[in-house]
Amino acid sequence: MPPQAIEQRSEFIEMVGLMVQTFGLRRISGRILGLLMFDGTVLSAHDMAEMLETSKGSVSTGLQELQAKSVIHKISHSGDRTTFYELLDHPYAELLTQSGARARKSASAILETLDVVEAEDRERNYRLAQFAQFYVRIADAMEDAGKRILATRCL
Amino acid sequence: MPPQAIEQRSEFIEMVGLMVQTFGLRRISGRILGLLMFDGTVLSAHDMAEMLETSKGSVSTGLQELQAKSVIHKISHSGDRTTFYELLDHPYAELLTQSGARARKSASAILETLDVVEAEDRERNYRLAQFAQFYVRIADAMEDAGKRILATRCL
DNA sequence: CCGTTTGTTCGGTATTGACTGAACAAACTA
DNA sequence: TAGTTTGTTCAGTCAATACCGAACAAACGG
Repeated sequence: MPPQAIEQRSEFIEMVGLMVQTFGLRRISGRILGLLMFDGTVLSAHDMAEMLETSKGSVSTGLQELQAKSVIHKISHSGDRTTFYELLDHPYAELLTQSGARARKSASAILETLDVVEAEDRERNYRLAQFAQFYVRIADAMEDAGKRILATRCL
Repeated sequence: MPPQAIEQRSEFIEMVGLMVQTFGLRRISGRILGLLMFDGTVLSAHDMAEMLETSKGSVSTGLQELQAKSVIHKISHSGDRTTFYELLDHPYAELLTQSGARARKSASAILETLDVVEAEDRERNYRLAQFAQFYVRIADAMEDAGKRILATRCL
C-alpha cells in the first residue's frame, strides 16, 4: 500500500471513531468499525490491536460493544483457536432501531410525568405532550430510516 | 405547591437534563429547558440560578447554548434592566434540523473519502457508499420529523 | 458618581468515563 | 503437563469537559 493510501485509511478510521460517538459508542468501537469497513477483511482481536496501535483490553471492550449493537459478529474456523470478526450484512439498520427504541423510552418517561402531575394546568399538559411527541417523531423517523436501509440493501 | 408536586417538578427537570445530552447539549441546558417547560413562565437568569440551585455562570452558558440552538429567546420589558427568557414556539423542530445537518455533513465526509481512495476496490466502494447512505437516511429522517412536528403544531 | 442588580467571562476544580496494562483464563500443541 | 497464543477482566490512570465562583462589565436608580 502506497504511503498516501495508508494516510487515507488512517484518516478514515479516525473519522469513523469520532462519528459513532453520536450513537453512544466508544471511539475505539468506531475505529474498529472503520478498519473493518475500509479493509473488508475478517480480523482477530489481536490483529486489530496491532493495526490500531492500541491495547488488547480496549479492542476487547470495543468488540463487545459492537456485538451488543449487532454491528459485527464472531467467526471461528475449525482447528483454529482464534475468533475472527466481520461486519454483519445490515450493521446500520440495527443502530437505528436501537436509537429509535431509546427515543421511545424517553417519550414514555415524559408521558409518565404527564400522568402523575395534576391535570389542571392545560398549558403545561400541552407543553409536555408536545415534548413527548417530539421523541415519538424521532423514534418513528429512526425506525423508518432503518426499514428503508434494509429495503434498498436487498435490491 | 404541595411537597409531592415539588418532587415531581424536580424529577422532571433532572430527567430533561439527562435526556438532552443525546443532542450534545449540556445537562444544565436541559435543566433550564425542563424548568421553562414545567412552569411555562418567563424567567430571568438570576431566578433560574436560584430555582435550579446552581451558579449564575452555569446558567449563563446554558442560556447561550439554548439560544444558539434556537430553543429559547430573550425578552426585555421597557423600564426593566433584566432580560427574561422563554421557550420558542417550535423549540424541537430546530433541534431536529440541526441534527439532520450534522448527519448530512458526516455523509459527505464519507463520500469525500470515497472520492479520494482508488476506485479499484469495488467492494470497499460499496461499503463506504452504504455507510454514507446510512447518514443520508438519518438526515432525511430528522428533517422529515422536524417538518411533521411543525405541521401538527400548526393545527 | 456611587451603590445595586444583573449577567458574562474565565481560570481552577471535580467528575466522568474511556483507555491502559497486568493478571488471569481458556484453548490448543507438543 | 508445560508452553504458547488468544482473549477478558478489572483496578488504576489520564484526559476531556461541565461546573463553580470570583472578578469584571454593563445598566440603571438614587
